[in-house]
Amino acid sequence: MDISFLRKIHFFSELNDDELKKIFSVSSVKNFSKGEMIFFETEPYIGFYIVLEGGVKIFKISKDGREHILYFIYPYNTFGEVPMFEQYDKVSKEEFSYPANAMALEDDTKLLLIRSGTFYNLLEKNKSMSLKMLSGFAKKLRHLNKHIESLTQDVPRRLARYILDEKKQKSGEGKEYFELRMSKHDLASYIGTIDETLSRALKKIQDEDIIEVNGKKITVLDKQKLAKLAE
Amino acid sequence: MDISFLRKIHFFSELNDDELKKIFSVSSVKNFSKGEMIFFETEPYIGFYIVLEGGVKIFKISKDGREHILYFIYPYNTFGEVPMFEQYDKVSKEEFSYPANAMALEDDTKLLLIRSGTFYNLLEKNKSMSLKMLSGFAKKLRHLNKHIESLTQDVPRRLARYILDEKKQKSGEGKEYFELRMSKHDLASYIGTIDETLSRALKKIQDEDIIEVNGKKITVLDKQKLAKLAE
DNA sequence: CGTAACCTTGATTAAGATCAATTCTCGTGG
DNA sequence: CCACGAGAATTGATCTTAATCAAGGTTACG
Repeated sequence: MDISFLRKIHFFSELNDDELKKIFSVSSVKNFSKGEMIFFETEPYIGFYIVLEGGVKIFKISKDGREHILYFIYPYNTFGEVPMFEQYDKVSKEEFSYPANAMALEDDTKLLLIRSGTFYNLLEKNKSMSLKMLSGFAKKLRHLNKHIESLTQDVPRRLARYILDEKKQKSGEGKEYFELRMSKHDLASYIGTIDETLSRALKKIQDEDIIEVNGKKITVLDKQKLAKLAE
Repeated sequence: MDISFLRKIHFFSELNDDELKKIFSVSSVKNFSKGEMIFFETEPYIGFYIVLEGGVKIFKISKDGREHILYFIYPYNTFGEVPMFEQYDKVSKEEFSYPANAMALEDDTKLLLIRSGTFYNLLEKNKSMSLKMLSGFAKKLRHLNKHIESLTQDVPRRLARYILDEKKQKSGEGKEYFELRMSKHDLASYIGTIDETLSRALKKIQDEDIIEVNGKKITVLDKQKLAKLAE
């Protein structure tokens, strides 16, 4: 079996075939269907996941039952790594748990589970791997910083930022439009608002001929104006 | 000179005397007065800082001139490490810059500057250090996650959370009160609101006999109620 | 083609930002 | 030691944004 796809995962990129085989042999591939829970907050920690296909949302539920999405994770990215490293320097072997909930966004979402124990050994042996992980964490930190900054802006601005970011990521594919990878409900939750407000915000910037919305398809008509709106 | 205080810095804790000396010899101690800028966003990256005395705020300025505080940093904690690791796996040697602004909060704020070049060598040699750094990043990530979650709550709730967190950190000192380490303006900016709203929120929970405010001194009168307010 | 999930629209309400004064605090110089 | 003045904090009145409540409309899929 060809497992070289594992090299698409950032911090495995420099491992040799034997090391990849070893990782693959101790990790497990799991399939999830749309809406299926991968783990719950407070559930005991067993390891972190890598998305191979599909998508995942990471979210919290506040006591009044509201959902707040922290991240969307797509292929070759990881989630649930934080407790693994918090654990590392703890003297006491207290139980660690997942800090948030994770749910599959699509049918046939395929994940690789890397169990904590097996991963520590790898880290010990591959100096480059911890640097790669550091770089991954740095990216997440930068992303969260942006997100926090964004949450103090008003909704149309937050939305404009999101669209610009998505557009940037999908650019180079020669397309003038992109498809939302999640439901509008999930997008609303991610930008920190509710369905109705998102709907109105989308309508507003559509009425100003800045974007065109067609179901999940969003076409940017005027990038200048959009950038100005996002500031 | 005794430089064993460096071991209070989390990821230096397991280094031996020689290694500490080496770090100290290549890093520089800098003093800042209240309000003085340490670096500006977009300024070229030279390395990261460790707070030895005093305090620092990390913030962004939005185009309308509003300030948004992302973190407060106090002794033995680091800031500005993110670009160092983003750089690490970049092939092109493009210029890196600080992702936000940093300002000293107090007079005689003392910082240790660790330049990127010198630090890479250390990382190469000390496997344990990158694990420690990973653990530090993990803590920051968890902190930011909480902060994001918090920003979708209303102001009294955000404030209650902040006070509980501060109280927790200062507990064990036998005190029933604690002192705000920053101006109310900075606190307002940190919890994502403005001075007036913070003032009213403080008054509100004071009127409910949950806390007592006296300048920068905050006494928690009813921890139960406060926790309930924070959820 | 029917039903549930998803999305949009309208009317109303509530939270917090804005604008405009005061009041408080504290360091400095007379 | 007191008076002044600047920055910090508070208070009140008003306005804006977005959440809430309540229907409808659309879409996808069995």
